[in-house]
Amino acid sequence: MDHKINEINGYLVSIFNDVLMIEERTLRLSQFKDVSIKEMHTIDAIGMYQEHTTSEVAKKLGITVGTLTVSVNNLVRKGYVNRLRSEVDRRVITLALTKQGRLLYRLHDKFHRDMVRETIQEMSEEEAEVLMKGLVNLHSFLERTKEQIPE
Amino acid sequence: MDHKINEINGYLVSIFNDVLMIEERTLRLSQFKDVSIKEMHTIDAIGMYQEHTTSEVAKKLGITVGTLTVSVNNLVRKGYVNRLRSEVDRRVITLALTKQGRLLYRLHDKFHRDMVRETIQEMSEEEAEVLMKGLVNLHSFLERTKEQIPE
DNA sequence: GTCAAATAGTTTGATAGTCAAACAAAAAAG
DNA sequence: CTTTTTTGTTTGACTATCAAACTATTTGAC
Repeated sequence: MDHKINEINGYLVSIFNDVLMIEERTLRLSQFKDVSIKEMHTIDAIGMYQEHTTSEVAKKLGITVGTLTVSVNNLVRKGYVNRLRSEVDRRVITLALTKQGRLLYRLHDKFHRDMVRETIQEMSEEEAEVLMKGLVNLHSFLERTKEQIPE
Repeated sequence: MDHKINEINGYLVSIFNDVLMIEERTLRLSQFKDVSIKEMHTIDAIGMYQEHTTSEVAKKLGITVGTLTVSVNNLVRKGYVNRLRSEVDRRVITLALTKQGRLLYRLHDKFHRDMVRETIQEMSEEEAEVLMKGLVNLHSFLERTKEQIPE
């Protein structure tokens, strides 16, 4: 049992590191050299369709609004994000991707989808279900753990 | 099929973010407030038992030796790591955890082990195997992808 | 044996990412 | 109308990072 725990843990840690490293290198070699992996995740959190406010995106990313403001300053300068002041409540800023930003979003999304497709492609329907069950368990453990820890 | 890919991808992304956030908050609320998540990973890479050189640890973490030197300076100052100059080759530094460092290492390790134990606890032997298979597939996809991208 | 080249690690300058705290503008509450 | 709350921005301090210049030591060539 302990052996299995160590093995699964090792794979998780390794997968985690690999994904980050691959995303980072892929960006650096693409036409989007000027985007860091953190900025990529910000672009991902801003998303393609709905418009999200600064507070919403910061919460989604788990960073403070101040940190996001600084990052968005850079992403606006680089041409990936637009700031739009809400007409309804003029304190509120909604963030949206530019055409460039949407292009990058789709590239990143494709990497993620390919990764998962590759993972499950040789699995049967049942096996894919079990993998999903493992992920659901892990996710629910983490959500419960998160609740127990104050902000 | 596409629906399932999106669902698995969503869980993976969410799990990644949660693990990082929980590790970060847990540290901040523990007796080890002065350790960042990156420093925690450095402590993890230095490890409990064998002694590793600066170069080895930097490679394991995927950072430059210069970056590690700076980080180790802080960890030595904070009392988690010891530098030992090799008697065999006096250019070489081996890194080792202090008593405090080992205590923190075990705390972090416990979080990881609890996380995995919880994930598989209600699974049968076969289901745990399938989960493992999914992780192995994912890992092997990532290793192959990594090879295709130059440093 | 000496000197050049290679190796291991450190330092430094520049930049990004982060938070907390001080701040400004607008909306909501009284 | 003020006061309080909310939303976002700016700033100061610190960590994380790399590349490049640097120091100390070992290895290799002669």
